[in-house]
Amino acid sequence: MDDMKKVGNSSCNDGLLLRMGLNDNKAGMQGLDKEKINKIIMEATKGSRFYENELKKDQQVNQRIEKMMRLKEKITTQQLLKAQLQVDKLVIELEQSRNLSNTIVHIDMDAFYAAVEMRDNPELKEKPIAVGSMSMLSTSNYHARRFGVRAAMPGFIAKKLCPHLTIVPLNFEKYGKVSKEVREILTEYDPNFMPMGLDEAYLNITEHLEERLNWPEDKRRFFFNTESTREKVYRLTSSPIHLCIKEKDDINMSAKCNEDGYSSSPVLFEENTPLMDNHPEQRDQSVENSIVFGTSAEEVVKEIRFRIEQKTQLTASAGIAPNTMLAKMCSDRNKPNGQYRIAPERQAVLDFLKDLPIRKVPGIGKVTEKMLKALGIVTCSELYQQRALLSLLFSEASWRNFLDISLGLGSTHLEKDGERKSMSTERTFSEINSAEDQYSLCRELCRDLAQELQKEGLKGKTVTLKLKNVNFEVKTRASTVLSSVSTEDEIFAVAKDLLGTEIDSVAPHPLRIRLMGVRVSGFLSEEEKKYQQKSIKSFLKSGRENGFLRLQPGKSNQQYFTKNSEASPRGSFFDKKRAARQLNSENLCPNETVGEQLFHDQKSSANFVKETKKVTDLQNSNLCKTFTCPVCFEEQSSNNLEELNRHIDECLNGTVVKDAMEISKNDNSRENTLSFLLHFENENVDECQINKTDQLAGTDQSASTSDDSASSSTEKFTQIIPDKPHRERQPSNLSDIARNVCMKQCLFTKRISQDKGDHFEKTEHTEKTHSSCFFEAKEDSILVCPVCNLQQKTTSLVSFNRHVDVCLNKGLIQELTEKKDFPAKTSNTENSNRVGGLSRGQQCANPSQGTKRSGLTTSQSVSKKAKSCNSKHTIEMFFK
DNA sequence: CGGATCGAC
DNA sequence: CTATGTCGATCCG
Repeated sequence: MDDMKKVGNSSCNDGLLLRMGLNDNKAGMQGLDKEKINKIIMEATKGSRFYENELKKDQQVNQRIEKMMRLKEKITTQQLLKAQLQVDKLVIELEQSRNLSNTIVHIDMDAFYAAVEMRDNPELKEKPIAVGSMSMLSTSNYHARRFGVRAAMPGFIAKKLCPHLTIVPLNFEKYGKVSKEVREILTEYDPNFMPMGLDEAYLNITEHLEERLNWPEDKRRFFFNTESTREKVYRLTSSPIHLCIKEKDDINMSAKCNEDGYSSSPVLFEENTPLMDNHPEQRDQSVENSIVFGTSAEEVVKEIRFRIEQKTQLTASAGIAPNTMLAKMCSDRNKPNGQYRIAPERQAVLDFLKDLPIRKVPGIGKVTEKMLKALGIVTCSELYQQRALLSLLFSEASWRNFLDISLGLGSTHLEKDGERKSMSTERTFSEINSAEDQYSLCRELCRDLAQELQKEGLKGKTVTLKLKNVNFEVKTRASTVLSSVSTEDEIFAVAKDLLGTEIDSVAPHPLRIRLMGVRVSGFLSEEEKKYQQKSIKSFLKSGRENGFLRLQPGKSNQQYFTKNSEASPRGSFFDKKRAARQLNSENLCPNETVGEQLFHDQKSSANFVKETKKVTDLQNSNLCKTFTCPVCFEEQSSNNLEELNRHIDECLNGTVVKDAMEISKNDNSRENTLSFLLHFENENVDECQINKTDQLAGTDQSASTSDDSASSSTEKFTQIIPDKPHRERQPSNLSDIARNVCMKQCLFTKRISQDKGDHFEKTEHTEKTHSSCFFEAKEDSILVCPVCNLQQKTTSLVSFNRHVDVCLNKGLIQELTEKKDFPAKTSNTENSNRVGGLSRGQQCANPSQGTKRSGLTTSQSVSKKAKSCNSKHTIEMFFK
């Protein structure tokens, strides 16, 4: 979509349009100048709750700026010089990695929704219109824009700016259809093109251009199709306009001169429009009614735009450049109905950027613009000049992004959309303040959301409630549960507690809200889904529906209370929550303290360098290539994950089912776990006692069930202790098994940390939805089984693990998965760290010009790499 | 992990 | 009267 939303800044072309509004002599169509626009907006806005909130937000931004300026004051010349050196090293690397070999196109439909509405209702053609409602506009046509009417503006204010404004309601079905028509064209030029919403798309036409070189003219010939268009074309082609084709700016200007901006496109015609002289049929028609496009990128894009217009009667603007960021900015250059190209040369790129306001850059919004402006940075060249300072003031992700921008680097390939990360629904309404209504609304939202989730077969573990009060203040409250939710009831069970907390928090006043939203995130990844299917469902069908459970070392017993208290009354929810929180914070896990050094080392400054090195080391080592099955303990030749999983599945099928049935036959850990559990049995949430009796509670111990919320925590915990010999029990339900494992693991880690801490390093790893813990033996360790406490003869970790395995009631469900060396959250570096950590940061390989859309931060990319590099013998206890 | 914020369409 | 809805990313605590 056009940059209509970039309101109120110097870059908009109101002035231009105003100067050129020659064609329209109707009264009231002249538009307004910027001053008037601002005045009217201010009058309509001033004093409103909305405005007050805007002021507040503005102040917050100002505070951020002040904070930044204070930080800037403290920077010494020394530091700055050092940073300069570091950054410039990186600049050299980035420069070397510059890739100009791709031809990326950005297509942007002009004022899309408005254009569609005008096309379908000729009465609107000459009028200023906007699409949306009295409370919010999605877009406006170019008439309306001259009055300051823009997207993201409420309709009632637009009406004040432009009393004649016609507001057309949204009709997404229609836009979707048109969008589909356009996409059908685009896909011919790049089957992997990337749509961005209904009206924009990126294409990589590099391959098309190569093929096209060999195409005969006929393949590049297109016909005008409609009667009306043909007339227009005749008119245009016989006018002098199409003769001045070479001066594209003039052409585009004349396009803009046309009030509606939807004239047929004179820019499409080359002065030497080739004709099909020797075509047998309809020769005379061909002369006037067809056009052949050349083989250059410009020609291709003209062809695309021509075809779009012929097919939909709508115009598009386009940008051509060596990467997506530049292409996007190019498409903005000559809109509406124009195109622009940056030649694939370094200098052309830099020239383009030279005086470009940073606000034009995708990703730089109002706030970033203001912050940078405070540093005297307005254009891209200034952005480059201040690179050293920026590296000291902003996060690594930010300043590296700034650097990419100022060098004109961007993604040179179009990445496939990753999997969806969240799904949400929200609604704005006139004030609702009764709790009853709020709950029923909440349920409604959950119902809608559940429906959508089920369409895509998704289940998520985190539910987020969003509230906006009548003062426009937004709050979000999230809760992560241990088993995924997807149904209305499941989601509502979580959301209603969150809502309850908020209602209580303002009691006895009513919660006065104007918006409520519910979001589900934390979906199972594809791999997890596969795992769940293959490894568990296949051989543990006896588990109750949803009886899966996983250990979450980082989670505390809080989970037991909050997550299982869905049906509990409000008051007690609160108490439990508070109690659990304290429990959580005070009951620090001994393992965490043991592993802390290592863990934090990895996380702290300069981690990027270390991790990158580690990754490459691992990649180069042979360790990557061997893999031992955790079930049969045989070395596997393949390190293809799929194959390995298949193998493990087979092994598991053969052995583990049996083992699982024999859980805790000789359970000598019971003694230790009993005292711990008793507290829970009595629901006696006494932190001190728990702390004393089991320091593990906060960490390796965590479980959930999807049992009916009716069953109390007490019941759940009592299940953990087998009250009968296992033989007599029901065919184990998975929850029971896992609880046992849970206990065992507590014991395991506890002893390690208490007695044999030297021999093990425990690394805790959390990657979004996925937690695990694994143990490594240091070389020359004496291995003592943490269960039977006996020293083991072997030094082989594999054998040792086997023993522990047996001790731990044999088997259970273990999976040796790829080792994940790095915690996912590695990126949080303090300012001070950032400055210090810079010392070697720049030596890392530039993670290349990956698509920004991939959304991976540098460190995430690293851990992704690490993930694919399967190495050392580690065991990950991994339960679902 | 949870919460707030930014930015895009 | 009347200031959206949905998503991903990032930063901070």
